[in-house]
Amino acid sequence: MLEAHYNHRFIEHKWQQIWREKLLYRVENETIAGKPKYYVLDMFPYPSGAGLHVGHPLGYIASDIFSRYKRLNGFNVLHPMGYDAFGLPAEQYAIQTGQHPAKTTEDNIKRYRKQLDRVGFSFDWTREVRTCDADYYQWTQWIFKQFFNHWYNSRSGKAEPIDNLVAIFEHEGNINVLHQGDEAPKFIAEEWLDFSVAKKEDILQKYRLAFRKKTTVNWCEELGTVLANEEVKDGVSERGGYPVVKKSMWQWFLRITAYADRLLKGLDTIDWSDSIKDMQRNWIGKSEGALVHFSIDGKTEKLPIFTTRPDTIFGATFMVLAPEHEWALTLPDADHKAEVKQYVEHALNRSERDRMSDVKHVTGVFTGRYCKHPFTGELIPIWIADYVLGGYGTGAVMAVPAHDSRDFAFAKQFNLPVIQVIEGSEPFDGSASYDAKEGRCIKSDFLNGLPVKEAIQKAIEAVEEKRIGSRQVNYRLRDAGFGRQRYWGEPIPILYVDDVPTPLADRDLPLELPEVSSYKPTGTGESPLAALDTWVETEDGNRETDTMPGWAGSSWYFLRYMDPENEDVLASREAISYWGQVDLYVGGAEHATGHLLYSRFWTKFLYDIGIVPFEEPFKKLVNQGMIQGVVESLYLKKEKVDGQSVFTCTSLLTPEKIEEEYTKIPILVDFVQDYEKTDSPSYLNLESLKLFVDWRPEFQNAVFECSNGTWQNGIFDPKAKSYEPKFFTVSEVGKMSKRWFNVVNPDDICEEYGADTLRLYEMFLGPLEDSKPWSISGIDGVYRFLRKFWKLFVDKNGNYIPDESTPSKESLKTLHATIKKISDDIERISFNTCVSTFMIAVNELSAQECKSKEILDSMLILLSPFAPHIAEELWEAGGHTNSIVLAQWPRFQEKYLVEDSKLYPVSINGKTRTQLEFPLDMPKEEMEKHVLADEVVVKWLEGKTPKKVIIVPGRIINLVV
RNA sequence: GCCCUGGUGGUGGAAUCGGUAGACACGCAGGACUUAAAAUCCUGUGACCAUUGCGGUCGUGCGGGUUCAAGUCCCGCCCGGGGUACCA
Repeated sequence: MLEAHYNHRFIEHKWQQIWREKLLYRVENETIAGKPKYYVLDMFPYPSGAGLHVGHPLGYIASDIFSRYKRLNGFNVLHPMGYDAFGLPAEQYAIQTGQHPAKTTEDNIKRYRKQLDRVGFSFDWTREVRTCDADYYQWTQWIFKQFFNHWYNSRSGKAEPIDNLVAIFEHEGNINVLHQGDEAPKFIAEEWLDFSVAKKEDILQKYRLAFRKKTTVNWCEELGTVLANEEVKDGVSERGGYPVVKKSMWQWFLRITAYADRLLKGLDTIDWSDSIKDMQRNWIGKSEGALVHFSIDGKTEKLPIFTTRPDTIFGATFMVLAPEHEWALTLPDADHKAEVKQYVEHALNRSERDRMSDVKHVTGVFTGRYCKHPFTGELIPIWIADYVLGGYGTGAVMAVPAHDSRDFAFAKQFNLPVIQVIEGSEPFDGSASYDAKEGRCIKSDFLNGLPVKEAIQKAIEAVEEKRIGSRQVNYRLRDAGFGRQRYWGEPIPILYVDDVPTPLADRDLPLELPEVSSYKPTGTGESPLAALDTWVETEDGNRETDTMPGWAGSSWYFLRYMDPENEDVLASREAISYWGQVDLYVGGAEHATGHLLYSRFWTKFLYDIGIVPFEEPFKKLVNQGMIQGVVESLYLKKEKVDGQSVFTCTSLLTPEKIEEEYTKIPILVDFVQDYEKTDSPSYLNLESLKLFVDWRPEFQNAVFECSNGTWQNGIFDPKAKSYEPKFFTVSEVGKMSKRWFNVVNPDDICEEYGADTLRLYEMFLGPLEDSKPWSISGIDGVYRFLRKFWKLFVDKNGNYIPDESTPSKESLKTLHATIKKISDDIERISFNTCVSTFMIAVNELSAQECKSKEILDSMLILLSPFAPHIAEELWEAGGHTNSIVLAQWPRFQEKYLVEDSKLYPVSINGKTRTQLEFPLDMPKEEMEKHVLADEVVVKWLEGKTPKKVIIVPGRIINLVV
C-alpha cells in the first residue's frame, strides 16, 4: 500500500484533492466548545498576468505554518485568502489588447488559485473576496459615503455625523466649532440659514472627511493621463519615461490628517517592527513649534509663519514665501511686481524633473516688501523662493541662515546677513550653518544664556504674551488623494445635483462599473467613464467619473473575510466582535506608508462610527523579506558596427568604456551557464549563444566578441586554437520579475521536488524577514531530509515500520527536545531553525533506530504545519482515520530532558581548555576541588594559584590566573 | 543629509538571558556499495602552525572600552541594503 520511496507527486495530488473535497479548512464563526479564536492574515495579492513566482509564497508559507500550528493547539483559526483585483496593469493590458479587465483579471485569478493550491495552503476558500466584485465594492462605496457624511470634531476627538454639524450651524453658526480640516470662514446661525445650497456645501466640504479640493496633480501629456506619485520616478513617468508636469484639477480626498495624532499614538499599542513604525512616524512627521504672525511694513495683514525654532527668532534676517503662496503675486511692490510674476510662473510651471534635477541651484526673488521683527522692530526683507514648500505649514518661513542650512545657502546666494544667535560647542566661523538643537542663546535679548530647549518654550510664551502667535503642531502627512482618472476601479458613488456633490442612497449601491468601448484615457484628464454620456447623465444630475484608488478596497478587506456573504452590512456585528483584530498579519514591507497606514486610518474611522470595536486592525505584523532573482545581461554597443549589432564580453571591457559605449540587454537566466554560482563568473557557451539569438531574432546576425574569439551566425572564429566560445555576462541581484527574465515558477519546483520540499526549503533559506536571492542549491538537502523522514516509517519493501514498542529514553529525549524547540521557534516566527531542528531529530531517531509509533506519530504532528502532505500520508498509513489537521499538538514534558550531570566547559582566563563532567547537584566547593586537581587545568595553571574561580552551575567554569 | 537595518567559514545560515563561535544544510575532498552510473551510507572540512600522537596561535567589518567571560553591552569609524528627502 505504501511506496518504498517517497513519491511527492502521488502524495500531494492525493491529499490536495481530499482536503478540497472534505472542505477541511472551512472555519465557522462561532466558538466551538470553548475554542479561542485566532486570525492569521496574508496581504492578498494583485493577480498579475505573470503569475506567482517563488517569492510570493514565502509569506503565505509562513502564515500557513503558523495557522496550522495554532489549529493543532486548539484555536479556531481564520486564515482566508482573496484578491486585490482592481488596478492599473489589467487596465493597461485592456488598453493594449481591448480585452475587458474583468476578463483578464478572472483569468489571472484562476491561474493564481491553481498555483496556490499546489503549495498546499490551508486557506478557507469559501471566504474568498475580490475587491472588483460588486458584492464587495458595494461596501467600499458605502464606507466612502460614511467618510463623506462625517466630520472630525476636535473637541470630542472623533468623527461625528455631518448632520450634527449642520444642526450646530443652524443653531449657533461655526464660531464654537473646533474641527480637523480646512479653515472655514466664520459665520453665525442666521448667515448659515441664508446661504444657498451650493454655498452651504462649499463650507461643509471644509469639514467632511471625504471632500473635493483643487490641487495640482502629476499630468503626463504623452500618456494623456494623471499619474499617481508612485507612478512618477525622478520626474518622469515610470512607464515610458515621459515628462510629467503639474496641473491643477478638482480631486477627491480623504482627510487622513484629522487622524494624524491618533495614527501616531496607536503605533505604541501594536506589535510591529521598529522600522515600519519609524517609517510611519516619519511619514506622519509630527513637529511641534510656533505659529508667529509677522506684521508687514505698510500693510494691515500679518504674515503667518510656522517654525520649530522660535528660539532663533533674533537670528531671522529675512522671510521667504513659497511661489504657491496666496500672496506671492499680490504682496510685491510696484517695482518688483513684474519680476516676481515671472519668477512665480516659472517656478510653478517647471516640470517635476527640472525641479528635482535642480535641487542644488538656489533661486529666489525679492518682493520689495519688509516685515517688522516683532521684538527688535527691525525691517527684514520678504523674498519668494521655491525652496519653501507651499503645502507645509503656512507656506512661509522666517529664515535664520545661521542655524538652518537651507536658509544659509539662500543667504550666501543673495548676500543676506547671517547672525549667530546660538552658541554651540564648536566656534561659529560663518562658513556653514549650525543646525543642531544644542547650545545656548546669545544676542537674543530675553533669551540670552538659555539652552535651546528652554529657549524654545520661553520664546513661545513671549509670542503668546504679545498676542502675535501660539504654540502649534504641524504634520508632514497630507490628505490622501482618493480619485483616479481611470476605468478599472470602484466608481465613486456621487451625483452632482446642480453641481452640488450628493452621495447615492444606500439602496442604489453598488454603483456598478459600466461597460465602456474604450479603456484609453480621454486625453482631457478625465477617466474613460466620462465618455459614456448615457451613464454620466442621470435625471438627478451627472455622475462622478473618477474611480477609487487601488488602496480603497484593501483598506478594509480583513473585515469582509469575517462574513463574506453578508448582504445587509459589510460584516455582521457578531462576526466582527467574534474575530476581532487580526492577530498575525504577514506581508511585504513595501506597504509601510501606503496600505498599512490607510488600513489603520479606516479602522479608526470605522471605530469612531461604531462599526468595529477596536482601533487597530493588525495586532502583530511580520514583514517577509523579498526573494530576489539573479539578473543576467549582455553588453551591447550603442552604435551598430557596419550595420550590425555587436555584443562584447565583460572580460574585454573597462568601466569607462561600458559607461560611454554600451547598454545592457537582459537575457533569460536559463540560457546562462553557472548563473547561480557566486564563486565563478556566469557565461554563455556555444549552445547558450544559439538559444539567445533564437529567442531574440532581432539579434540573429549580431556579432559576439567573446573572451576567446568571435561568434556570429552560429560560427565561432577562435582567436587562438581555442576550444569553445566563452562569453561572460553581467550578473546582478535584483527583483524577480518578468522584465528581467529571471522568474522562477513555484509550479516547477512543486513538480520536481514537491510542495513539501518547496515549503521547507523557502523557510530554510534564512530568517523570514531577510531578503535573499533565490538559489536552488541546497534544495537537495531538504529533499533528502524528507526521504530520510519517510524511511523512518517505511522499509525497503513498502512496509509500515512503527510499532507499539516502548520508546527508548534517548528517543523520548529527542522527541521532547524537538517539541520544545519547534514550539518556541514557531512562536517567535523562526522557521529556518525549525527546519534544522527537524533534521537533527531525524538524524538522531535514525541513529537510534527508533520504531516507536508513539514517538513517530508525535513527530508527524510537529512536522505537519511545515510539510502537510507527507505528514498526512504517513499519518493515514499509521491507521488514523481522521486528518492530521485535527490532531493535537504533542505536550512537552520537561522530565524527559532532565539530566543529572553536565559536561562543563572549563576555561582559563576566558579560553576553553578542557571539559569536565559533574553532577548538577554537586556543591560549588567540591566542584572547585575536582577542577583544581584536573590534569589539564594543572598544566595551564603552571603552578600558580588561581585568583578567582567562577562556577556558574549548569553553565560554565572559568579560572582567572 | 536624516531615519531604520545588517556585516559570522568557500556558500545559505545557527548561537533566544553576556557563558564551549561556526548548529543544520549546501559545496568540496576522500572512502564504501556498484561492471558502471544514479541513489544511499561513512569520514573529513574556519585560517595558520605542528602533525608521530598530542597540541598550539589567530579568528564574528575596523579601532577602543566595560567584564572572570563579548558575535552579543558601551563609545568612535568603515561598508552593504531599505526608507525618506528642501517638511522650517
